[in-house]
Amino acid sequence: MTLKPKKKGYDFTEVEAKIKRFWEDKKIFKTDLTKKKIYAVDTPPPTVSGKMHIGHAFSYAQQDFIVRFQRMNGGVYYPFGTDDNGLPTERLVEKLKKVRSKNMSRAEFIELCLKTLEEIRPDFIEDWKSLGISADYEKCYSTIDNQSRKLSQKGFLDLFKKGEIYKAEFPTIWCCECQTAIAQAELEDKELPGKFSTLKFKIKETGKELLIATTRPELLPACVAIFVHPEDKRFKKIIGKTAVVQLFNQEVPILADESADQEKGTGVLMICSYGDKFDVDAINRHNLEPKVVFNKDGTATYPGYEGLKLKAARKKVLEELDKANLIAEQKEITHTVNTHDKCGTEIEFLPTPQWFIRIMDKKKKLIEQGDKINWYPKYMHKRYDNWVNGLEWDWNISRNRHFGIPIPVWECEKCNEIILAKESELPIDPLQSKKKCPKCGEKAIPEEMVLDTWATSSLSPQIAGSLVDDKIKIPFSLRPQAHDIIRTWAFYTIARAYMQENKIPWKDIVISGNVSLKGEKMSKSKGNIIDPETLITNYGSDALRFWASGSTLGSDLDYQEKDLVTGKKTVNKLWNAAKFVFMNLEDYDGKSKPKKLEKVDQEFLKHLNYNIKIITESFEKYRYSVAKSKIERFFWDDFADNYIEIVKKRVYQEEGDKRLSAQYTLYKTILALSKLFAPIMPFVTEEIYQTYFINIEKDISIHTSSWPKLEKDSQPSTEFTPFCTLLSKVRQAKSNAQKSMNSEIILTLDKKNIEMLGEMMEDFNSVTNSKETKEGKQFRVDFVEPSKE
RNA sequence: GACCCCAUUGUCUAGUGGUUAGGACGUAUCGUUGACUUCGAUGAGGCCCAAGUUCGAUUCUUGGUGGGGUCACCA
Repeated sequence: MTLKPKKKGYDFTEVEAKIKRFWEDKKIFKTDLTKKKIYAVDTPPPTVSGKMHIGHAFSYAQQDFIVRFQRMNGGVYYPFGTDDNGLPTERLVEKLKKVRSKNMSRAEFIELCLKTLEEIRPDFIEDWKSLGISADYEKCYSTIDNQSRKLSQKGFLDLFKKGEIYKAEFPTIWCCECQTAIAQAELEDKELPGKFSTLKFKIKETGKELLIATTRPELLPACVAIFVHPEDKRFKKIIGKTAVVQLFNQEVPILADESADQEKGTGVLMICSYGDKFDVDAINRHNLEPKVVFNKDGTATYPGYEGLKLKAARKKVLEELDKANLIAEQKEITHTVNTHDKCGTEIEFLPTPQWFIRIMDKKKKLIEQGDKINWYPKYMHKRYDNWVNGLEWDWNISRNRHFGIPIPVWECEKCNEIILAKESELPIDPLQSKKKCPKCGEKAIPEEMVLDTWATSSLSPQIAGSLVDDKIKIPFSLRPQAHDIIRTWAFYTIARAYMQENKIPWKDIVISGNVSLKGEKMSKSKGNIIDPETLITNYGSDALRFWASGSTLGSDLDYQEKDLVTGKKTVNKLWNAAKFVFMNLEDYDGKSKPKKLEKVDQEFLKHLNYNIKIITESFEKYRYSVAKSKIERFFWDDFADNYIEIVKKRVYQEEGDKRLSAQYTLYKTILALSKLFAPIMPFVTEEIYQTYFINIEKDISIHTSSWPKLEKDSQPSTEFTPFCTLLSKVRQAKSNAQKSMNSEIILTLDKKNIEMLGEMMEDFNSVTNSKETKEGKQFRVDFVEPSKE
């Protein structure tokens, strides 16, 4: 018994590790701003926490296809950043360092964050490097580092000076759990069960009963008015009278207001401070005196209920109402409520002093700015417009939290003058620095609030540009991002660029989709998470990227393991094809051209050229999935299964120009193919380049080499496809006869086909192993009987 | 309730005003040729429904149905 020698195939684990090191050692992706055309990318900064997830892998791979393509067509600026000034970072650092941010000064905690980030970032970024994300990791920012704090604070001061930022106290969206104000964009719908109770009120003047339905009975003591519709016949006569909130013995006016819907509930609406944003509006319109009955932490302040949380108060109020026989009707319902997207807590409206950026007066301009940007896919533009049109509040940028970028102002204790930090002081923490009022000389109180994290990440292009001394300015070429943050990151970035520089932040925006599993969104709570690291270990980064390249722009992709298998096979096939080609090019110098190209070779090169054209156009339009499928088909079908088979024997057996013609074509094609595949499968293509091309081609890496050039004549080949169609007819005949593809035949072709083959007849006979080709009316394959035993 | 997206074989998907509607996995039948069994050949199998525009619709329009998303309502 002989042992089968184990064939050494393509070892992606070994190769990818080696190539990754090569790129780092040789600084292949180092920013080079001397190039004429620089394609600048406003890279999304991920939050440094835990590991890269599959959604990251998916969207960063897609960006990287674009970047690598652009790099081969000019120059790129592809920095990297991390977003670290929000709650997730605060929690992570608290956990890792076993501290409480609130027990430290803000400056100290930021210092600790920076130190901690320094420690964990290299490990975190490693996932991105392993995926082959070709960013310049030396051009790296964190949204909490000095430079970001400086730019963020400077942006604040600039807008303040322009009068676009104001501080005001009025009811704003508040999260009692996080104890901070939040922005409209941070709201999330949630279906929650609730009790829908119809309560008995009394009309003071007549003593009659008045029924009002509510889901928020705990706000009864905050009731400041009752609304009925002016046209409502049932209630016309009580307008102007007084209603009594019986449980709390409180009298409120009954007013006519069109916002009361006659159809809803009992047709009578109670206005509380504050149940929802309509209450806010109603109280303002009627100049009512609000009665706030809850603290910032969501505990009640009214007698008998002090210290009770909202929900407990609601329960107790209902019990008391029941005891007093004041509930007319009650049913269990499910209703949608607004919650805070970070913690899922139902939001409240509380009057607190907050900082706002004026955006409500700029809706039209912001829509116009959006129109100046190219959205890919186009329909994502609509989502932006819808969001802007639906805005109802100015952008609240202050957060009542400890960790974050400080708002760089002080307020005079006496005259309320706002004192701004000087630009030379930035970044600054007002809590660490004493100021006096320049007007009255009194002590100034530092602002304690911090900026919302979006107030900083909305400056990501400017921050990224500052890493190269502002040599790259907005508009950047591209913003790649996911669709769930159009209303935040995309919108805020457009708004800031407009307000601060009257520019658009980028020319193009490319929106990526999500990864789903069996049609469901992946999430930790569902436990259907796929870990990209495992995939890289089992299939390789090239395979993972190959999978990511298969989705249409903007649409979600359902994860299927088989796609990774296909990717892995493609990588292997490409490697083997290159190996095979070069086995036959040992005596070829990479330059020599035959005096005359064989017709098949000529047509095949034409076919290649046409494919390059289509593929290039697809990449330019960010249609990488189209590009991928074209490259794949060209490689697998046209090149591997057809062309190589066609010229095999010519290369083995012929000499001189006939052989040289095939060698020339093979070399040109495999080089072009490697380059075409390079954006999508950067590791195997680099390995091929370093193994076979490095001594002939002059570039140090395939990724810094130039994209395949187009011939002037880029028409599709009219002959190659018919050739292949005929070839497949012969194969079909062989298959039907259950013969091997190598079996000898005698071919009968009609006149048209014989003419079509023309000069290519010899190659056609070679690939079909036809001894003789006759002309006849009908296509026919006869087998030269093999002397089978 | 409003708006947006989607509907293609058993599964995941590409694409198109005229195509034998492409691929992957699965499946059936063969084969193995001096790169590759992570291989090759061949076959079976598909455009949600209805109306309209058109010489011609899977593709465009409208409506329906079903799925996904966003916003709003939430007395």
